[in-house]
Amino acid sequence: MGLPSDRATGQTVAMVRKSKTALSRGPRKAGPEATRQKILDTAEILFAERGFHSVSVRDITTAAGVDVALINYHFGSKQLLFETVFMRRAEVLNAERLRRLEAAVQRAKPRAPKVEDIINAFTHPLLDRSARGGPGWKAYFALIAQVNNSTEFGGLMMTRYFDPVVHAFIAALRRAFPGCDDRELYWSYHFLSGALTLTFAETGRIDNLSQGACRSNDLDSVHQRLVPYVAAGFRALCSKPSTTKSRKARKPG
Amino acid sequence: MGLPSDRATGQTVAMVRKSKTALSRGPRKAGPEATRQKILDTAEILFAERGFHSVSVRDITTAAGVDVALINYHFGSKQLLFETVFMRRAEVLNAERLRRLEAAVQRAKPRAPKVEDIINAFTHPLLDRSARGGPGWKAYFALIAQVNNSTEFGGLMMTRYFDPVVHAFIAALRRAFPGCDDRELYWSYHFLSGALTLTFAETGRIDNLSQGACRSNDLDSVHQRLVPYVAAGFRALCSKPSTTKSRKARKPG
DNA sequence: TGAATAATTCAACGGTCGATGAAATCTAGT
DNA sequence: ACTAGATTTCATCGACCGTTGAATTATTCA
Repeated sequence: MGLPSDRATGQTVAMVRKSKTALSRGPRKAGPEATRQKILDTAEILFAERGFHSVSVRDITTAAGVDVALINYHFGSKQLLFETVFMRRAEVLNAERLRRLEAAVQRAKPRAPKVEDIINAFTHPLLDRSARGGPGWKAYFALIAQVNNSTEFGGLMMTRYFDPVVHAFIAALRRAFPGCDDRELYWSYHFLSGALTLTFAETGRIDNLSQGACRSNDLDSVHQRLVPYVAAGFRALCSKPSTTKSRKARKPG
Repeated sequence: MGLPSDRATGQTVAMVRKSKTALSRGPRKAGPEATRQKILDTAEILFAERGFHSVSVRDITTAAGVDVALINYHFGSKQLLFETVFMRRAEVLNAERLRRLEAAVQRAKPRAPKVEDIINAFTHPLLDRSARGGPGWKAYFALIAQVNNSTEFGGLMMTRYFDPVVHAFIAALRRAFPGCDDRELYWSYHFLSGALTLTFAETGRIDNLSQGACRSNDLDSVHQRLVPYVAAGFRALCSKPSTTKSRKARKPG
C-alpha cells in the first residue's frame, strides 16, 4: 500500500531564462535538478514545521547543504519557492481524487454513490499518503493544514489548486441528496474540510487530552471514524425533509 | 444580545517589579493601564490578521501609537505579549462554557442532556462572541484558529487553557453515550474541534466556493448547522451498538 | 579543444528584527 | 515642594532578514 517517492514537476526560474540541459539529458551525476529537489524537500519540511515567516532562506539552504543564493536562482524568491512547494504535490492528488470519484460513480451506476464512498474518494488519497507516503507527504499535509486556516496569501493557492476538485465532489453530493439546498451541502463540506484539516496538522493535542488513548499520527483510526462521522453529518443536514419543516425556526442558543 | 467590551485581567511586568499605583487608584486620566490595553488590543488584531511571526513589535506599537520600548516594559517580550493576548479572554470563555454545561445538566436531570445541548454549551459562548462581541473577540477567535492548527508554542497554551473545559464536556458526553468507547468520544470531539476552528478563521473560501450562497462571517448560519451536523456525527460513532459488531473489520479505502 | 552557457559560490547590500540601557517625564506619598 | 518610584522616550545595539551582482566553476555543444 506504500507509495513511492515524489514525482516533481514545475519549472526552474533558470530553466525559463534559457533551458537546454536539465530536461534533455538523463540524470547523470547530481545536477541542478537534484539541487532543486533538495531545496524543495527541505523547504517543505521546514515550512510545515514552523510556518512560512519563521523559516529563513538561510535555514533552508543550510539544512539542504546548498548556497543561499540558489533559492533565488532556482525559484526567484522565497515566496515563489513556497508556492512551488505547495503546487508540486497538488496535481497528483487532484488526479487521484477525481479518478476515485469517477470510479465510485461508475460502480454505483445508475444510482448515485453512497455518501460514504464519495467522502472516501475525497479523503483517502490524502490520508493514505499522509500515513504511508513518507515524510515529504506528511510535511506537505501539515503545510496544507496551516494554509487552510489562515487568510494569508496561501489561502489563494488553496482555492486555485483545490477548488476545482471540490466542485466535482459537491456535484456528486448534490446528486446524492436530490432536492437539498446548496447551502447545506457547502456548509457540510466546510465542516468536513475543518475536521480533515485539523487531522493533517497532527498537533498531538488529542494525545494529551485522551491520555494516550488516541494518537494523532494514527491516521487510519481517524479515517475509519471520519467517514461515518461526516456521512452522518451530511445526512442530518442534507437529507430532503419529507415535510417542509422550517429550519430557520430552530435557532441554537 | 450584544456583549460589552472586554474585561482584562493579567499582570504588567512593571507591576510585578513593584506595584502600587495602577491597581489602587481609579481610572484617572489615561495611565499605564490604558497603554497596556491599547497594546493588547492592537496586538490581538494584528496577530490574528497576519500571524505571530509576520507582525513586528514596531507594527504593533506604531499602530497603537506608543513607543516601541513599551512592549518590553509592560510584557517582557514579544512572545509574552502574545501569551497575554491569548489568555486574556480564555477565562471568561471557560467560565461561561462550564456554566452553560452545568445549566444543561441541571435542566435535563435526572437524565443526561441531549447531545445537541451539550455541544451548544460548548460552541455557543464562542460563536456568539465572534458574531456579536466586537472586533476584539472576532480577532481573538481568528487567533485561536491559527494556533489550534499548528504545533508551535501556541499549541501548549491551547492545552493549558482549554483542556480542562474540554474534559468537562467529554465527561458530559460520556454520560450521554453510556458504554461508548472513550476513543470514539475523543475522535468525535476532534472532528468538532476542527470544524469549529475552521469556522473561526473566516477565510472566505466557502464564499468563493459557493459563489456567495454561503458567507464565512454569517456565524449564526454556521452554528445553526454545526450543532445538528456534529450531533449526528457523535451519534454515528458513539451510540452503543446493540450487537458487538467488529468496528475494526470495516476499513475505509 | 575552445567558446558559450548553466550552475554555483562568495561577499556584501540596505533594511528590519527584538531588545535594552540611559535619560527624561510623570505620578504618588509625605 | 521634595523625593522615590513608575512610566515613557530616545538612541542604539548586534543579529538576522531576503536579495543580488560579480566572480568562479562546471557543463554543453560545435
